[in-house]
Amino acid sequence: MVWLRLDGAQAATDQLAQLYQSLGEVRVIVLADQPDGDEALSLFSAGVRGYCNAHATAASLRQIAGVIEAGGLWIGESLMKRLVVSTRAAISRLPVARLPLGPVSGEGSPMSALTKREVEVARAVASGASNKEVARQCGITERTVKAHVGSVFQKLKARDRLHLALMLNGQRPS
Amino acid sequence: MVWLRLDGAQAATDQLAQLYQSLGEVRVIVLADQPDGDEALSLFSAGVRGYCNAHATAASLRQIAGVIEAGGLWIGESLMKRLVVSTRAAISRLPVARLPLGPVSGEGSPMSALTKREVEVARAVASGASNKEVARQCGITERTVKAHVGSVFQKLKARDRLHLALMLNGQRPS
DNA sequence: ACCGCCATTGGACCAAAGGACAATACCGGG
DNA sequence: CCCGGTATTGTCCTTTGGTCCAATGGCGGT
Repeated sequence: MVWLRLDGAQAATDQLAQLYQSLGEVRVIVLADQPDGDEALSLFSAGVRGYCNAHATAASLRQIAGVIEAGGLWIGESLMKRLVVSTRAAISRLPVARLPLGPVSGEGSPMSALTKREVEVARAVASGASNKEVARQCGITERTVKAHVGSVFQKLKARDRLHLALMLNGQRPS
Repeated sequence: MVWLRLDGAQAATDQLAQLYQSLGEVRVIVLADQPDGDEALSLFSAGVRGYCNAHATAASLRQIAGVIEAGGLWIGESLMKRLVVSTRAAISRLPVARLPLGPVSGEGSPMSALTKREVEVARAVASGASNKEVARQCGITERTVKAHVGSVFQKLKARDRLHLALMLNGQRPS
């Protein structure tokens, strides 16, 4: 694991090339002050293994380090979306099987199934959109967005949009 | 990759044991409707490879699948914190070196360094705490929390607490 | 036809979040 | 000693976020 600081005056990719030359086999994770999709892309094609916000939590960094240690890449959610096209192939190559186990009796819980609209709204909110923005991109009133959001909160037992975001991103609010 | 539905009436661990018996070499990721740390722990000791919210984004799930494919575990931020004690050893075993590269000239950017207090507040906020809660757990006024939060927003160019959360968790808001 | 679920929207209302402008106090360095 | 950065708190005000009660229209199943 290497910690270094890029010289702002020189192209990052050049410095990386230089680094790879002098050190040979290294795995680089770039921590950016102001993450940018395009920068990330060029860095990845320059051989970088991970790219995330410079202010990420220690826990996040450990997690990232773990992933890269295991031979993976860490690209973050948004960039992930931009890369889906090129990676979908690799992902869909995974063998998938479905095993219904038991009569799906359990169910029990408080019926947490979200409707299509609710899922749509929930995802938007979880990615940082305001009610107004969600309203615009869904072509509905902000009032209606609130209705859906509220219903999502109930079903998922989230107390506010931030907790919802944490949940939908594979984490759990404290 | 296996998709199945646990029978609510039977202990999850029992069903897992059964599953492992019938399928042998499988990697299980549990998607919980209401994630719970203790449940997660018992599931992990039962051999589960991943544990996250059942409503996680498709992108998140792909990411998780990737990590597990690479031989890793996916435990999520909060549980991670609970496990730090037991995993710290493994993590600190990673070789670490520091290479100052260049005269740290760049710097340039708009001075993004957060103060200790700001980091403390930012982390709390990013984990889902309200201003009031942060105030309580820091022993300061809610007003002061707002001051710090505001300053963090400026330095990190986050437009609101949700975006801040997304940033601090290794992602990037859309 | 009636019922339940979904999507939609309205209005009112209250709490939380953020921004604007400003003040006080501590601390370390030139 | 004065200056700058940090920490703290204040008030005022605007914008968002969330909840409650209520209503309308569509759709599929009994």
